[in-house]
Amino acid sequence: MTGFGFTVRSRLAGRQGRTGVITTPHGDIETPAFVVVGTKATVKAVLPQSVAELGAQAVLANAYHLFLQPGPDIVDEAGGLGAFMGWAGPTFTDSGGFQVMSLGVGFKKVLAMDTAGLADDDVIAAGRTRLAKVDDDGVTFRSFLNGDVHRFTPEVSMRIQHQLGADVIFAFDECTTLLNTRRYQEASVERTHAWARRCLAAHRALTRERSHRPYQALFGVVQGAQYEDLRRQAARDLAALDVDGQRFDGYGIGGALEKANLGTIVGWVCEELPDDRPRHLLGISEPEDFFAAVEAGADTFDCVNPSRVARNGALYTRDGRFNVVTAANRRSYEPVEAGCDCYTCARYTRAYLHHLFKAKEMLAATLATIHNERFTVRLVDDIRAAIDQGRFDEFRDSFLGRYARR
RNA sequence: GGCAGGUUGCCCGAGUGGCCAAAGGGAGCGGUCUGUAAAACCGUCGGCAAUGCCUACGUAGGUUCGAACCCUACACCUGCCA
Repeated sequence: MTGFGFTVRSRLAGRQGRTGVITTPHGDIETPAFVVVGTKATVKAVLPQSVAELGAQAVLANAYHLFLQPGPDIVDEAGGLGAFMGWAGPTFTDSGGFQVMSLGVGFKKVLAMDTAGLADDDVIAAGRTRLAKVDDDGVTFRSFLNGDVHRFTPEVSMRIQHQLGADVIFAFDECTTLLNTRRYQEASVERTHAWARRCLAAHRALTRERSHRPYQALFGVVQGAQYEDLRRQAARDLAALDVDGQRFDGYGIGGALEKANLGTIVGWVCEELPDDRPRHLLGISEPEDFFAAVEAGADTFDCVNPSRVARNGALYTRDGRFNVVTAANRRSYEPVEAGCDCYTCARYTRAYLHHLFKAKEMLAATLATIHNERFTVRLVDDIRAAIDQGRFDEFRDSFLGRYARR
């Protein structure tokens, strides 16, 4: 009895999309679902109670960030991530694999969702301080907090994530970018696969060692950038991976995704992955991306975008995204989004949010984040309902038609 | 009343003869953000018929080829002494 499982409820005719339920020791997740990001064991600016009220089914934190601060031992002693942060529902942790890129070669637009300007790997890091350096055995990080040097390997990431105690944890992978060369992507996929095997082995041992703790599901991460052969091979290899009977409970799809081909890429991967395990698309949340990815077989998502953008004054509505900080909203005495059922829209006007942002009041971030997360969670909830009711295409067309109109 | 310092663009604040429509901040205006190094970052920021012209560094006048910068007077502000 693992306490973790996944069952498919309904399917999208002729395609790989489906709805279902993920079962975890801390509750169920109806899929497709958007998992709200709380990197440092907090959804920035928002109370856990509000996160629950806006409909979030799960929260995702980050192993690297929590390793640096406050340290996994403290989270462990506190009873695990959920107990520590006051979140009763399911939790996820990312492995630190994204930081291999964001603290290494990463720079603005590195996830660039188009292939324009493919560069050489050496060019990518030019002019930027690298805080992470990859080799075949692991990654050497320099802390952005105090400069301390830390070493992450698949085994280290697994141990940290076990101490953090999230219900779903991810294999330590190397996140690459569209700017890496094909040759680099090939080597990286191989490396990520070798790490996946080590993660499974470490996870197996840790699961036994810590059998008194709730079961943690391990997801392997499929890389391969924009290349069909690499993505399919990576997915196939992870699906087949078995270390002494230990297999992945689910799969993550990560790394460089061309926006225009996002659905296609997710489709390649999902065709190769086992149908009976959940698939999590890492770091994606734009409306058009949800539709494309769900249709192609993705079950869960997480993304910093709704909250980050909210803190910077941009709000999502069915009619597109807009910046409340703009002068046009100064006297706009209407809700952020007419008809929205979130806490913010039920009580406040655009003019008030505009004022809070202009005055640099903390409440601005709180109210804006609540709205954007609600918008995002509800959109995926609506997609799920549409699939269950057999009207996915209709819903997609009407939603995107209106969203992109402005 | 005496002595000293000060007055710069919406605000604060550099600049003490030409490279100054004037550093830097802030405000304003616009934009960006996809497994969070982000309550961050980028652009713009006197006017116009605009490879130039006009207006502008308290006010008025002067020196100079040339002044925000030097001189004179006046106005106001600040500190110290009476």
